[in-house]
Amino acid sequence: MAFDNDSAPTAGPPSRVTSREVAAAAGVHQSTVSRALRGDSRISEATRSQVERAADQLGYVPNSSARSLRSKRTGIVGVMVPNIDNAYYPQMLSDINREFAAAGYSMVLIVDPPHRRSDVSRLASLLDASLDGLLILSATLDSDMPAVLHARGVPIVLGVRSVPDLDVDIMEPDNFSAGRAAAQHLLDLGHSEVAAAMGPEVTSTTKNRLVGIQSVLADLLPPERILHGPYSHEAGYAACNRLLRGAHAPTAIIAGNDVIAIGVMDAARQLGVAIPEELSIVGFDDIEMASWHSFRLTTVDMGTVAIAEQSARRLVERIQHVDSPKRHDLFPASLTVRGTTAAPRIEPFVVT
Amino acid sequence: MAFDNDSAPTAGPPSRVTSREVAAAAGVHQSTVSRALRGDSRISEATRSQVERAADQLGYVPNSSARSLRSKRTGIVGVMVPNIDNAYYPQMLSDINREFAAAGYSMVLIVDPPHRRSDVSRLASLLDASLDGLLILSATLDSDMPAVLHARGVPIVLGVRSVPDLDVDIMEPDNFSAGRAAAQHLLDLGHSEVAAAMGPEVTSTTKNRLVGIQSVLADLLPPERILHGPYSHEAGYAACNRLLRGAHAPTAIIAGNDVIAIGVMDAARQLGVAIPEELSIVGFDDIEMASWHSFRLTTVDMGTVAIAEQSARRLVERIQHVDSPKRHDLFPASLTVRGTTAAPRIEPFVVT
DNA sequence: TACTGCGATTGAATCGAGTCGATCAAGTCC
DNA sequence: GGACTTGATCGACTCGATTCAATCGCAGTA
Repeated sequence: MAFDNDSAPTAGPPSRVTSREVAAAAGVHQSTVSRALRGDSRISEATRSQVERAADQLGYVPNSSARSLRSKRTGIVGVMVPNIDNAYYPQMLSDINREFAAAGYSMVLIVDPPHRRSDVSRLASLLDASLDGLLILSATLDSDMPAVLHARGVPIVLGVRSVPDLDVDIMEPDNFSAGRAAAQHLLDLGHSEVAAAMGPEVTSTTKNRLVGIQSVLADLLPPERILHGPYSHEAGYAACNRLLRGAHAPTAIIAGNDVIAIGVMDAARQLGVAIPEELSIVGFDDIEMASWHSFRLTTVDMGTVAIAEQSARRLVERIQHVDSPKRHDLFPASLTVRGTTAAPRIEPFVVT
Repeated sequence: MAFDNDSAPTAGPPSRVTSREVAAAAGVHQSTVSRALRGDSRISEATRSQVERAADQLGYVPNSSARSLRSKRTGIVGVMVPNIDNAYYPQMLSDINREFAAAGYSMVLIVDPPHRRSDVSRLASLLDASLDGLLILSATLDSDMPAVLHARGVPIVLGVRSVPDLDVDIMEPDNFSAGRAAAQHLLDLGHSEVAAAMGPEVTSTTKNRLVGIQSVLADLLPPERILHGPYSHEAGYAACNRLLRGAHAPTAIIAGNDVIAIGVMDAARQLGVAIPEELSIVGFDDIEMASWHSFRLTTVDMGTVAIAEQSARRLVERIQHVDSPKRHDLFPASLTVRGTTAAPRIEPFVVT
């Protein structure tokens, strides 16, 4: 038949193939197809291979909506982040994505706008059973959404974040110790005029880092030299300008994270302030960029890679065992000294 | 009834509420609930409000799997990117996400591993009707996946990428003109020893930029001074080291994109080469970082923001009108001159 | 032969919302 | 007052895969 091309192998069938059609092709019942393809032990090897042959000859792919409706699992997890155009989250997302992909889950990105809080229309999309679980990396404390979702039975893991009185898994860095480490480093170098350009005040991350810092520096870091702002390059840039132009310019600035730190560095360079001779800078997170030669930033590694990977894995476990006891893990932080910190320059007139 | 707390308003119902239960509560039929909540004009205002009251009293949220099964739409789109830990894609994703969110779509991230090509197991997850459409930002030419998906009827938009002989929407930057612009800028400054540290050779982006560059520079850019590598900081760093240590050190380097350019810059600085006095550098994309004071990179703005926004919008349109004629849009590129380019230093012995 | 045991397969109900067609009540017209 | 339009709601079926319960067929046994 020269004109017989209705089974052309190149172009897949335009309309979707269902298990019923596969059944017809294989000469069995539709339910047998379902069982055969899912590896049910009751199906004989002979029919299984016959069904499989028919299935991939027709290019059969099980419809995920139908499957989800029946099985109550979608194979999709949500990952909630405050933003994605800064360097920090994309790097985490990369690791997280790898873990979820390996476990067979797809990942939907939920970027929460900082305004509007537990807005119902947004919640709806999280409550419609389309997500098997949710990994929350947002760091603001001012939302009751985790509680609402948790009450609805949505498996939740908090990464890089802590919410009191909520019975969910939490995997956070040891922000207190990290703050201490950064501060101690500056203290050891002999700094006595320190300032801080931190992240948003409502953040548990910021709070804990600050408590750690203050526990070491005490009076060396007076409240008026603690600035708050978003975790952005711009914020660091602005903060540095304010701090260096003030009456008592600090000899060291602790930045809320590496992105802020780089903003601080840029501002300092533009003002002609030598780093680290005239100004020491410490960041947090140790993002990739921090090690670039242009920055060589001294920073505190918060174990972010481990947190990313493990919180993703934990969510997968949590989905499978909803009721096992929740865990609260604290990841250790460690100082990485590079080129942006040094002893403060001794002013000429102080020397004999 | 002191112990009657089975309708506690704080804790939502643990098991999911269905439209049938809402119907029972409102004293109507399930189908009426469906119609009322979807705004069907045949339902009277009285019953509609009654149903709505019952619905949000019970905390009803329509099950998305059931809806998708029936309506054949999931409200989820896929966005395919080659990586996410470089700066370029996250920035695009941010804009893309905003557009999709505004249009009511959720976004799943598909990060394609550069190895394994049109691997069936991965395709399955794209063919199971769980995605309403796919936005492809991957730039490699060596995959037949777009064609396979397109044959299956999955709406596709290619952003930042071009595939010949495929009837889909394409929104790409004018790479040829961008290449010309970068090259012309260096030529105008008087450079005659130019090198290039480009992206992967198989990429349409790379190819077209290079053709544009060569159309201007011709012999001034000999083939042996054209290097290829991934779009990474590391690659730029390595390339620069190789180029500057070679016999004929170039006076200018064109980098495949800004991330590579920054790698080049870092290596040059480490070697003690002054920028732009001893080495000019041009990048592509004009990512945010390029304008930071530490870099002040001269680069070619590829209209990436516009591409991101418009390709997302286009996909939404395409999903709604599958058969309208496809469009191939070319976005203009424009040179942004900052601090990394200048006339080559005239060697002392050349001057009289 | 009749009957049990057991593996393999089929039937049919189900998940929850969407939708066509039928039904029913109220209002309109001659 | 009966035929007829209009508006509102209900019934039943559908989407496609999963799964419990029932059935079929064949080998083994008394």
